[in-house]
Amino acid sequence: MGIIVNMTIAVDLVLLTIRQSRLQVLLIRRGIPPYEGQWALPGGFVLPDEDLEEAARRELREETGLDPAAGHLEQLATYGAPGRDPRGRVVAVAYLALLPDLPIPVAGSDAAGAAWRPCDELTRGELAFDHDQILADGLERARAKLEYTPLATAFCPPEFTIADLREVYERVWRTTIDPRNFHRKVTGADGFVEPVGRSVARDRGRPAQLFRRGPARLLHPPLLRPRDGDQP
Amino acid sequence: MGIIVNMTIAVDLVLLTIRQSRLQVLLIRRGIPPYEGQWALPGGFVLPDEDLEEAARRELREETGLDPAAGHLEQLATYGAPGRDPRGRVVAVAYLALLPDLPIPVAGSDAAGAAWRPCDELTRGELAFDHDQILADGLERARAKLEYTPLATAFCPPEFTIADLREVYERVWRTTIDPRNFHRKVTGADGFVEPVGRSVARDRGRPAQLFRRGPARLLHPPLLRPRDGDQP
DNA sequence: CGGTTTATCGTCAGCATGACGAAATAAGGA
DNA sequence: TCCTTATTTCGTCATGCTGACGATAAACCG
Repeated sequence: MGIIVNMTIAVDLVLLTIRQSRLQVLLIRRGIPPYEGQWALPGGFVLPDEDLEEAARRELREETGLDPAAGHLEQLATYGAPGRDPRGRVVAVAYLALLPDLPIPVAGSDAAGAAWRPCDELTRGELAFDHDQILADGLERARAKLEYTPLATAFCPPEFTIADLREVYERVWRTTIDPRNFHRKVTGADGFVEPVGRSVARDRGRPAQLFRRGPARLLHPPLLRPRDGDQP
Repeated sequence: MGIIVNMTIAVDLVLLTIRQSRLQVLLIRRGIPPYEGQWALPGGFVLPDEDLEEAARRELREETGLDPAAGHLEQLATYGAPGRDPRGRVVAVAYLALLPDLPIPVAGSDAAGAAWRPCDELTRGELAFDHDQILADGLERARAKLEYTPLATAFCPPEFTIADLREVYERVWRTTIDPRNFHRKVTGADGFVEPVGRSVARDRGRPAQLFRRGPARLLHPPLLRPRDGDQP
């Protein structure tokens, strides 16, 4: 009953963005053992007087040079299986960030290298530690949150078109969405997006209206992703 | 960069059940400082070779004598603000459990006393540590999960009536639900409940069919709780 | 200018929802 | 026994949301 054990606390980050029309995750190549040379999620240890989210924001800045205010950051889950880190008992609090595709000075300080990798190109077992599982949990969280929150706008710059937003949904959900129905639902949902008033011309086609994110924190009604197979 | 700090890891439990037609949470009265004499969520420290969920299940057994298999247990969130525990840096991984109203031998081993308390009778600031916030987060998680998962059945015994299930929704959501529409939705949702084939007579009224939980893990379509006020 | 591409608006049938009527089936009391 | 009450369960109906898809608008390219 009186046993009190000290463990090491780390934060690991699942940083997602849409780049080149694909959902990508920021990975670093480990420069030191264990798992030297393998890809891993960025992360680091929590400082003595640091809150957990504060540590996550600091790591985000250190790894990407990006202000977390630009996107969205939330706690994902905590992983503490006894054998998950060969160096000892390390409990990792994972955070999930959804970021716009900004020119990020990706240059890991203590990492051999950092790179955006398309999520669907990663094979199971490719990541260090239990980071495969953490990434899978982060992806599922992101897919679910796009249904009933307006967080898809976190992937977009401050001003965006409905087509930009639709691409976010299509890439994260790995589906195609009817542009007309999507336009109707997004502009009809209270507080999801607000028209800026200006338009912007793209490569081809009719120019699109610009929008910014609205004040809503919950989508009503939600945008439900298509479910294919159901219960067995 | 090389600073590695050891911290203490605890699990805290938000144990919810429906008793006497009210949503109640299991609390313990602290027998030792800090917060001596105040109510707190049950919890304890993680053992050296123990997984986090394993620790949560062990604490659940120790505090309630209940087999966690009867209900539902899931990780809620992790709380690690530097000042949250006056004894030092303690990071708490909170778990949420939804339990049926069983005759529980509530007798905390190391606690001065344990009791089920109606959630709506607790005033802010009544709980020790940051347990007010943890409880609030647990309640919100439970309310949200009832919408799009069949987890309401975790509050029920293995065989239950549609009215039993409806009371779960009404107590957790603090609303009233039309019995006819609820019956239609629940029996219409794929894999939510399965008829047992028998009926049971209650105090008054027509006897009700018995059901058991179905194989579905997600509700389609979801049961959306009524939203009153929207965006400010 | 016609062809292509994309944005935006409409239409329509189908499904889910909320509000509510009504029948079925029990217990309890006059 | 018969009536009242309570509760379950089935139906009805108007409304709103959804998916499928037609049609128009507004840019570009040659």
